[in-house]
Amino acid sequence: MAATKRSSRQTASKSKSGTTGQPGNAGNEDRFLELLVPLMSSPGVAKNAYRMSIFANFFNGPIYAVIQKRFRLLRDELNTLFCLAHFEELSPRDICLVMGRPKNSVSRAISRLQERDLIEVRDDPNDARVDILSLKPAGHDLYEETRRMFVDRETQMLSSLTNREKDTLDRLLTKLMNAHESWSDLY
Amino acid sequence: MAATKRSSRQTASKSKSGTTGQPGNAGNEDRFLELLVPLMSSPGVAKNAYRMSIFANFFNGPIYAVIQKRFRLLRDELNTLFCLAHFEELSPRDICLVMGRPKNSVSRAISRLQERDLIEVRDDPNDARVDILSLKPAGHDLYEETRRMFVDRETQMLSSLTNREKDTLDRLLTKLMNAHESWSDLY
DNA sequence: GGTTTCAAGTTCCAAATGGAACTAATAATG
DNA sequence: CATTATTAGTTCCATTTGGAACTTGAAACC
Repeated sequence: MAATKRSSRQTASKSKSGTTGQPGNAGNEDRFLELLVPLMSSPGVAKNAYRMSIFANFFNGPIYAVIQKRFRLLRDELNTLFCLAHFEELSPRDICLVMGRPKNSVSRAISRLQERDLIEVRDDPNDARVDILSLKPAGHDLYEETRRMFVDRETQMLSSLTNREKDTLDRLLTKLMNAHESWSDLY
Repeated sequence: MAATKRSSRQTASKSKSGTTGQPGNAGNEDRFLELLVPLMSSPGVAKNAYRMSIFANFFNGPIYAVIQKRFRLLRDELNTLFCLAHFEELSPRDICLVMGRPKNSVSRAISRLQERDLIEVRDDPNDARVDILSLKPAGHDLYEETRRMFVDRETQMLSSLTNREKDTLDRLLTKLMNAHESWSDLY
């Protein structure tokens, strides 16, 4: 069992020590696949869901970190701006629903956005329990600044796929989302 | 603009009030797509990455909640058990690398697993900085108990796809993971 | 071999997070 | 129409989280 580890470690350190001629963190990169491939080939593993999660982690994580530092916007604040940028008006609940986030987190995000005058909150005349949210111009501008980062990162992360494959992925995801009845409950 | 909201809200509440004959949260379900489809049809949106994130949220979120309550295991503790269940020995860094998680979070997870006697930690004889982690039998048992939950939820969430489509998804994800060089940096 | 650089893990601490209980308002029921 | 159940959103607070600084050990460089 020590042998298992030994050999894999040496593979990684060999490439790191320069054999491949690559700069930077080539060792990391080799190691990543060296670990992931066996993990995802094991029977009894939810490999598709796991890899989508890993993709999502690496997609969102670094962008959230940058946006948080540069614009002082947290995850749910960004989610909220995003939703509002595409609908004239939404309720907090709508945002929970579509993003799969807890309502207290969304509530807090809304307060902060409102404080910063990025969104407007008013009452639904038909139901006094419901808030109607809409973006203010400053919110639109801020969203537009962040939007590009996500698009660019997606382009980068999907760049290994052909256009045809991207379309296929799109189609599969559409199908999955259309069948959300069985999994999209608020939790 | 009030009209936009009005009509969509009414669609949701109509189905909720019984026209569809569905039980439970049929209103939510209609509303989910009603919101998501336009969001993902807008130009300039990272729709594939977003939908994978949404999928991952709804995949992981509810399971983490249950596992945290039932087994007192946090996200990174579970990640760590999962990795160790498939390799005899790994370092903390390996786990950070493959899961895309910060090293202090993984470090904390390891301490807690060790306290609970679920894993063993010893020194790498070749490098005193490095820890070598391995699962103890209790850790294996606990992992096995949680594994099934993930597999079941994946089965459920992918049930709308045909076997052929699942294979296609597998192939696309494999391709994406193989091209991780451009996005899997530790952050 | 002394000095500098880098890497693995840990600790510290301020901040984010989310479950649960709560308030207020509407809908359902008899 | 009074009572009960349900829903939207907020508040409370204990817990989780992760950036940054730190410690220790190993390479790299001269």
